[in-house]
Amino acid sequence: MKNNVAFLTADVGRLMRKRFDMMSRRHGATGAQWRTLGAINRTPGITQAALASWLEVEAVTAGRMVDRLEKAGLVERRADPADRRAWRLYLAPAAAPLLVQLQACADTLIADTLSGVSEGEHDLLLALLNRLRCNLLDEPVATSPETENRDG
Amino acid sequence: MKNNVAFLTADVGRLMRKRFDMMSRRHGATGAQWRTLGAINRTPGITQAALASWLEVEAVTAGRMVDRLEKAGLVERRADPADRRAWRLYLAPAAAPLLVQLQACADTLIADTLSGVSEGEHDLLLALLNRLRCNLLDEPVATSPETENRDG
DNA sequence: TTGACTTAGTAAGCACTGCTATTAAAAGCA
DNA sequence: TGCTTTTAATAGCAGTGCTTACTAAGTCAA
Repeated sequence: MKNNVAFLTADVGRLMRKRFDMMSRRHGATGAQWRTLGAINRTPGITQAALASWLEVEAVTAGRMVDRLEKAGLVERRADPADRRAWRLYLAPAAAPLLVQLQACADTLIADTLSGVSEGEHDLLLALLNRLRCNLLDEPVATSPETENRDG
Repeated sequence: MKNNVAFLTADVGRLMRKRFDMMSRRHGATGAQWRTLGAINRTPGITQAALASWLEVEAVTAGRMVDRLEKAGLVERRADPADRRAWRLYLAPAAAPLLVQLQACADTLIADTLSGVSEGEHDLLLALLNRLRCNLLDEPVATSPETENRDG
């Protein structure tokens, strides 16, 4: 019952989220928020639709995440001069130091989680999870886990 | 950014949940509900606290899940004769056929997700995820992925 | 017996995610 | 130009999960 890949991935994902949120709470941000900030940091001026695509969530989800981040003063929405439907997203100044702190939380979390797992096992785990992810997205499997070619 | 174990497990877990819910919607149940029904089916008369422990979620989460399942006519709460604080949980008759249908959904989902993954890789993946789960729960690593010794 | 502690469960509120439906605007086509 | 389709974003509703705070009840020691 417990040992199928669906329950195990859901469990590990949930437990990592819980632990990250516990660690990062004093910084006032969650794991999903960190990930969103990272995506905007990576591509300043990204639209919500492209952000949703990069995060692989629905547009509604991305939009509401931006709502919360904007309310927290971490993200700015600026009108797109060429498309009056769209927003362009930029990090607010307060986001930069936060990103550094959250990265430290993430490093600690991942180290704790991977305790007792060899480097080879870690690589294999990432490769397998990446293949599952591609299967679920109906995408061709990326050639290596390091591949990062989805610019929204 | 995308290829760390935290994001990948969260993604795979979320995508599996989404796909399961899509498949099982016509049966009127979700993945988490199926898991809960399975736990009650496995241990009829379980209390909510034990259920939460077995599902490895908080008592609040388990309680609200039982709320929904009771409202849907799938689970019965019966008073515990020995402890007036506690409820004993039992499956309602309507749950039995549902469990069969949801198992079929899960089988399809897992087969789709593991497409292109060998049996050996699958076993390794389960073992690694199980180790990560134990790390996150601060538990000793179970001796094998088949271990199932948590009876709440 | 009484008081302190623990345990079972609920209530309120928030974060994240999804679905469906809707609005506004861009894009494509005749 | 005008019509249809597509796209960007939002609104409302619901499921899952957590924290904090609370009530009720069981347990255990003085």
